[in-house]
Amino acid sequence: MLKEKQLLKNYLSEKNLRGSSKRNTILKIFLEEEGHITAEELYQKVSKEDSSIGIATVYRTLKLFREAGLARMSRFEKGEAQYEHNYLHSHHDHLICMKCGKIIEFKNPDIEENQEKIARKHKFKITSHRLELYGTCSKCSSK
Amino acid sequence: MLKEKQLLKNYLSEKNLRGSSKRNTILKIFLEEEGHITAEELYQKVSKEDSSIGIATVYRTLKLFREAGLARMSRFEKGEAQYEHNYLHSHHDHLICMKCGKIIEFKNPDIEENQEKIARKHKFKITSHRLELYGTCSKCSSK
DNA sequence: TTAGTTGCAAATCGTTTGCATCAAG
DNA sequence: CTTGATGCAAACGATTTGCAACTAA
Repeated sequence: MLKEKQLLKNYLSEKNLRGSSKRNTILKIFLEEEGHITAEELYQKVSKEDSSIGIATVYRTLKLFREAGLARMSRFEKGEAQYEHNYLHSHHDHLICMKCGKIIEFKNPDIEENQEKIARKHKFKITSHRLELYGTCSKCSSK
Repeated sequence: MLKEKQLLKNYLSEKNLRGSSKRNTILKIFLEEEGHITAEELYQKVSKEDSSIGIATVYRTLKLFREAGLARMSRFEKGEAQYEHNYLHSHHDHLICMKCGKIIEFKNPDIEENQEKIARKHKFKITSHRLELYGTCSKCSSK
């Protein structure tokens, strides 16, 4: 079974919650997503598969996914939250083009190491982080 | 004249906008703030000095400050935006305690250098960035 | 005198919630 | 059966906006 399905199942039984076909549909479509998706966008895609699913359920389900540890939420400059999962897709940071909105993902172990150093210095225990670099991508800067 | 006042003045004349005593009041109180402040919090403080200033003006003025380059906006996990200025207080990153909400600021040139490296690799032109480390501070982890 | 500025309230946008109904176990 | 899951619409909190009155230049 997919690790994410297992995570969800575990969380549900731990909290004495129930599974449902709607949750399965939302999970399936969420995992198909490569990058970031907003609740609204996910709702649109989910609707095509099962039009009886309301947006409130999408929000409630994304919250559940986060609690179960299979989704992460971030907010960039804009107001709405963006969600992403870890399936085939572990932690990374973001380069964000302010002109076209393109998001490039990257990893950098050197930066992570420096973060640890800083945390030690401030006696801080890091559980997560986010690093976002804003600017213009190659396409947009050549225009 | 304070650099920030100059920045604002320049921006106003460049865009053919006007100054006003309300804008001056808001700027003065905003610059007295050491760290981050929300629009609502700023509005509360501003009201004490001039109760005729409405919250819409605070929002409009913060937007103006950002455009003029003297304020920055971020959103942490929560929904509302936080504003900060550069007066006595240039760029830095944040350590955020998830338990008590404490925010510690830090700088790290090594990380900045690595960011440049990443940008070059992706042919990206960085204009700004944000790095936030989430976790628990020393006080909260010893509780 | 001519725009830009402002307060107020209404509108908006993303998100959450109360409630009655439905369905999983 | 019992209790959690869900749709719907109303409620919400942060932010924006239309409009008429106000004010800087």
